[in-house]
Amino acid sequence: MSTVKSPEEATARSARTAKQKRSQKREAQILAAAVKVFARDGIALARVSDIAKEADVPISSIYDYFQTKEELAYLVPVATFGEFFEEYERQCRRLRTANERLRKILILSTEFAEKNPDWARVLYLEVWPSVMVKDSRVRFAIDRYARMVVDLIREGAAGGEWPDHKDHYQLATIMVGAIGQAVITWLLYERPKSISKGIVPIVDRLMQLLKLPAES
Amino acid sequence: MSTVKSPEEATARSARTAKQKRSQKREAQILAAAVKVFARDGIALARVSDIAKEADVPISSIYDYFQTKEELAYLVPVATFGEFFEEYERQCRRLRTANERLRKILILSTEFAEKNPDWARVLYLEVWPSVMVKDSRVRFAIDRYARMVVDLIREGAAGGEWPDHKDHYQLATIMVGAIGQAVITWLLYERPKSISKGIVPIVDRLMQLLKLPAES
Amino acid sequence: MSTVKSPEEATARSARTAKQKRSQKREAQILAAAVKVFARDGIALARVSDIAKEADVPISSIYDYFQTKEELAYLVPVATFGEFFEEYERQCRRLRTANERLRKILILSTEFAEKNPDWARVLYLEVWPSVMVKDSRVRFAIDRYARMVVDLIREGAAGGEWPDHKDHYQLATIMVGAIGQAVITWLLYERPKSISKGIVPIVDRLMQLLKLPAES
Amino acid sequence: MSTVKSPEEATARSARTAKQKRSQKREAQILAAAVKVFARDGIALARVSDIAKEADVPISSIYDYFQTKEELAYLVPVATFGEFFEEYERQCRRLRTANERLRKILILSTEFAEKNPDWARVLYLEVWPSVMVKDSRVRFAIDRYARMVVDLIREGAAGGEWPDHKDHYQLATIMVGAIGQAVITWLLYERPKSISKGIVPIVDRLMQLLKLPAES
DNA sequence: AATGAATGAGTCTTCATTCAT
DNA sequence: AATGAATGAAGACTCATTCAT
Repeated sequence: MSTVKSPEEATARSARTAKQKRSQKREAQILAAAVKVFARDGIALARVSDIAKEADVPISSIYDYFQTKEELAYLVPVATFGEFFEEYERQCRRLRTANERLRKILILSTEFAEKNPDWARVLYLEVWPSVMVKDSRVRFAIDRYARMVVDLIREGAAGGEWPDHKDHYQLATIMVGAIGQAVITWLLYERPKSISKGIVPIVDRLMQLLKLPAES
Repeated sequence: MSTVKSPEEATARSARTAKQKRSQKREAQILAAAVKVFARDGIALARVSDIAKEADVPISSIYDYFQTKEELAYLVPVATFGEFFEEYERQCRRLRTANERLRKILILSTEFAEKNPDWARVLYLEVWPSVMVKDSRVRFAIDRYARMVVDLIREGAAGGEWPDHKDHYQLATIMVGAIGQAVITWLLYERPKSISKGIVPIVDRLMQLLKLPAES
Repeated sequence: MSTVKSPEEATARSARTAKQKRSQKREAQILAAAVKVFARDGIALARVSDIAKEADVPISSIYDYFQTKEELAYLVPVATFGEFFEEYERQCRRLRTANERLRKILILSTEFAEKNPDWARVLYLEVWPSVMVKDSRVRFAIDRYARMVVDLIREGAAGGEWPDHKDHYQLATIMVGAIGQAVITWLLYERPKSISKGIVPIVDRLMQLLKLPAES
Repeated sequence: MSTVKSPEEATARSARTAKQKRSQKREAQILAAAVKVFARDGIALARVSDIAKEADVPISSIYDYFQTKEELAYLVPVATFGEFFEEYERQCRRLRTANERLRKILILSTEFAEKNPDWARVLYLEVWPSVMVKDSRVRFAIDRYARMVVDLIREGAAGGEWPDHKDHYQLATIMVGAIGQAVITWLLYERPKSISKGIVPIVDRLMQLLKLPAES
């Protein structure tokens, strides 16, 4: 079989590739516009037509890439959550203790929110605390996050970094809740100015909590 | 001159009172139906007609008592929040220390959620973390709650029950956030079975946190 | 039969009379409010509730005096039209020639509009040129007005004040139309400042028209 | 380089044109239906759904072409007024004297009303004498019409066709009012059978009026 | 793949009118 | 006669989604 391509084939291929690239770009464009609009108006009140306007594509093109408005709403948090996990993995490599990693994941959460405020709005104010979380993909991402916190608490206990608290979930609830509340406060009241800086003393306290004796 | 009312007056009065009573009953009926429907469908997706059906009143009667669907949505949390504060005040009277009162407000929050799960859904999953909170009345109620926690932390410090942490807000954020997260988890995952019982160890830990030395 | 009334009877009678008076007052109140509101918002867009507010009576009281909103709308022009005719009759008595009377009726039309601008708005901008005029009572009043003009033209011709134009209706159309247009212009553009003064030269011209030879 | 279009371009062009044509047709369809319905029911009582039914398009399509029912109501008279002015310009070309042109515009007004009775109903019975006339586009058209009459009176005076009456507006008011009244009478009472024929003697008289000496 | 146009299902809200007292 | 409350019927408008090209 020849590997030599006829000119027509080559043209077709490159055209196809170009088209695909253009397609991917469009998809990203739409997704970006969706985050923005969802953050601004809330998912329920956001209009597909507004997303189209923001993305500068015709309305019907949105339906070439996404099935429904709801799907778009689900995908928005999932997509960026992926980046969050990647980033965490990367930064984790040089961290040895569970202590360090737990601090990292908590602080990185706020750094990520600060870098992607629109995404944060959608995630923390719309999706997370909503019935939408029922959608398995979103739930999976959020659960994964919570599980990582639980696992890190367990790891630290196993490694003797802190006492072995019976119910890891309790501490995880406090930690995840505190971070969430801090982000929400920042989103709604713009206080503190920088959430990722303001969070440090809170994280410090949470880490102290870990080191208290196991029994209440 | 006699203070005895003429029969006409008495009749008029009692008629008015009767009418008022009926009115108040209707208003309460609608409000109750609204909580239920909002909790089930979410505020944005809830239909006024469903609320009317649930309350067993004609749609237009809803508009005799509330301007718009949105107003109704705002009033739902505000109304029950009022009851929460009343209940707290009542139970507070025999509590002497800030420690006891702080525990009380945190645990009462979950007891209230448990007793009014629909209200809790609307408040924690719809209103609190949403743009809606911008409505001043809702915001006022939520802020009042947060302020009470902050004040109790301050009071305890002033009374020497725990060290004087510089920024009360940090601890308040952790506490309010932890309680919220616990309630949300309960609402969404139905775990633990009883939130007001499950919350106790978490509250214990939070109180421990207070007694740690002030510096981070 | 005794003409002496028992105290009870007298009281009842005077009470009834008082009530009737009050009733009449109310009816007039409502009618006055209706003119105002109809003039402001147009009949179709006017709300019964606004009329009630303007009249400072409860909505349902309006239905004690008038069957429907439409009836109210019909009665408004009819009522004041009655006053117009009375005034015209009174002022007519000392006028001897058809010429004088015709001038009088035309000018009085504008004086009346100027004194009752709300009524004029309703009559000229809402009722007269509308399908509503189909209502027999309104139509009767308007037709009576037009007929009076026709009759006066005929009278003048019979009395030799001007030539006998074959079709009186043509001249009447011009006259009634010109007056109407002048009033409408005044209502909409507030020009001239005083319609009853501004109308004089127009009436002069119209009277000239009468005196032209009958053939076109 | 050739000016011949590639097939794709040609196709695209013709497709677009076809679509545009269809759009224009729809818009005209809706407009025509609107005139009919507004004429029948009056603007305030007309239902968008009836217009849709009459035009045989879905309700929502109406909103693709017009913002609101009100806008539609405004556009109805404006659109046909455009045709009126065009027709007048066309017929005017061979007319030399102001006298002829003034006659033409007055008679054409009634001919137009006779040919478009629905439009006439909307214009003369709904829009012209109403508060709606406040909408600038409608007002502009009506004012343009009135101004043309004034200008023609002025022109004739300048050209010595008749005396120079000080206030052209007075004569214009009489003329415009008389024509309007005649049309309204025709619309409401169907008398005379043919308005454009019946108007001739009235116009004759109005032209006589012009030739009277200037002073009153 | 891209898009302008089309559409149907749906929902809030208004308001004239009636009724119980 | 007076009125606060109740209500049903109706209509404007929106918007996610589909389709023809």
